[in-house]
Amino acid sequence: MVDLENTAAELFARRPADRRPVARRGTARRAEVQRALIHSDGFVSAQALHAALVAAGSRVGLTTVYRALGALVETGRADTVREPHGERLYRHRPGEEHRHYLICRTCGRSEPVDTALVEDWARGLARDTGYADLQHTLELSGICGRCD
Amino acid sequence: MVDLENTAAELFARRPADRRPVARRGTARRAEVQRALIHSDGFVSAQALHAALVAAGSRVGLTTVYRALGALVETGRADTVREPHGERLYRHRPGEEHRHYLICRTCGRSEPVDTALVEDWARGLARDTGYADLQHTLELSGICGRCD
DNA sequence: CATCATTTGAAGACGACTTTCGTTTTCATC
DNA sequence: GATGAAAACGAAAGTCGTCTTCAAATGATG
Repeated sequence: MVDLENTAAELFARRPADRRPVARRGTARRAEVQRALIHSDGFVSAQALHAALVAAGSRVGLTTVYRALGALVETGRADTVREPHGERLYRHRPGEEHRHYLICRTCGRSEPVDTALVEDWARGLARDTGYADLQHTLELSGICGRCD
Repeated sequence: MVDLENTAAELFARRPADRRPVARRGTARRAEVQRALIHSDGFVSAQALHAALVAAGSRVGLTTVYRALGALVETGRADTVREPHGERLYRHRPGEEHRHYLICRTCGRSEPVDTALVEDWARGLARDTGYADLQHTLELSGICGRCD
């Protein structure tokens, strides 16, 4: 009745072709954004971070906050997750490893979770299914003990 | 330096307060959308589904596609995931259980994955951390054997 | 110091999704 | 079959997060 065979395939192919290089220079602005990210505990949105910076007297632009956060994610110094609403949240990553977090839906606090078991399981899955370059994102949320 | 303590908390609190009841009546439009969803294999976006329907001669509106898909998700007859870009993708769910899928990044094909082990692990995590009402989303993607 | 490349930020574009609101359809009840 | 209230419909407009554009500012390099 409806031809849908090709549509699904296209979904993962399209990318805005953003060829602009990122963060070649270490600048005061970027440092400022990174410091703010480190200072904030739990995941924050770009907008919230920007609002906080402005409220604290900075004159950084929202654009720059987006670019700085993007650069941090690209270089592995920040993690990002999607809030159910679709918004992206950022969090500074001290270490280098691939991590997952458990986020409190009430207070926003987050704590890293030991996902070794899941990682193993995913590796086994890649073997079993014959899928190559298997990536996964795992998002956990609940109501933490203090908020419950 | 920056006051961020409260911002994160707000992120999960805001909801548009959409109290409108969903899908009380079986209508031709909803059936049409559901049929299209069933017919398409792999995950599709609301927009792609709408485009396909229109291309096939239907005069269904995008609004209705969104509402119909929302209703299907709410009643458990469809699964939804977020594409990295932020778009929501839908897929018809034959059974009733909570499922996860492994999606091919090239062709969009998806296959259900047995996540019993992960489910158990998540339950254990809820116990260990003291978090209540623990929810999780797991998104798996790779390059399937046929595309590799 | 002159030149050239990169970064910045304001404004506006963009895209997915939702709301609004007047019209149409459904369906339980006559 | 006819009636009518509740629910669904869809076009248009609105919302909201994010990205792009471009002129101006800033920093590096000759």
